[in-house]
Amino acid sequence: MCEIDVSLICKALSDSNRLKIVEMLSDGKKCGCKLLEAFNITQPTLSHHMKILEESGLVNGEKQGKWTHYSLCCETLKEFKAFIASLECCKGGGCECQ
Amino acid sequence: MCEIDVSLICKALSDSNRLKIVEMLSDGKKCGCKLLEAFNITQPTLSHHMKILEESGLVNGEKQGKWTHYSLCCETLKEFKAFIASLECCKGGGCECQ
DNA sequence: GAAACATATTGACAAACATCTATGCGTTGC
DNA sequence: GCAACGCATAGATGTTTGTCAATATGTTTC
Repeated sequence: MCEIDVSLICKALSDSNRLKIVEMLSDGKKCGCKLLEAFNITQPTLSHHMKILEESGLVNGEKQGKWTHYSLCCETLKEFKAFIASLECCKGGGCECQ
Repeated sequence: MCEIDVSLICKALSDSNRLKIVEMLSDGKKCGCKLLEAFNITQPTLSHHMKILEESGLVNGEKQGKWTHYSLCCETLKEFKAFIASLECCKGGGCECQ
């Protein structure tokens, strides 16, 4: 089981650079240097962002020699998706959306 | 159309008080004073949080006499849900989830 | 082992943030 | 009209955050 912290995940996604990183990882596993190319930030800054993403549980980093390959964590993502999907707007009526 | 800013919405949800507010609103429209009862914060602090939630587009506030009734914005929520749901972890393989 | 490379850590700093107290403003009810 | 109520605004303050330069650590290759 995974015990996600939704507000911590949202905090991780609240920075536009980190959100873009997650979108890139959604397209497939990537190493740090590949990610770095896509941004106008220094390597330590990227490293800082990756740490925050990992601490939220949303991203996994696995070391392979020189490289670290980052990917989205299935378990966390699944539970996070479920939480967001569970939010409703129409409960209790007074809502124009069908 | 609604043009959501995902990172802004995530920032709004990155505070645990605001996340709880959204969960409460998911259960139905509520006025500010009702929300205030559920927290250990002052009224100006709640007002500050509601402003951030409204500015993210996730929450609508409608004034009715003395009260302001808050509810989740269907349009924004719908698009936000769609974005989160679109994230994938298994693309490109190397993933143990199913 | 030395050089090159990928990543992490440290320390610093300005900007943003969560919170409070004090106060203002519109609405309701006597 | 006046008091009570619901909410917003202003200003202050301590904390957190995003970023950088400098440096360290570990790996690969010659």
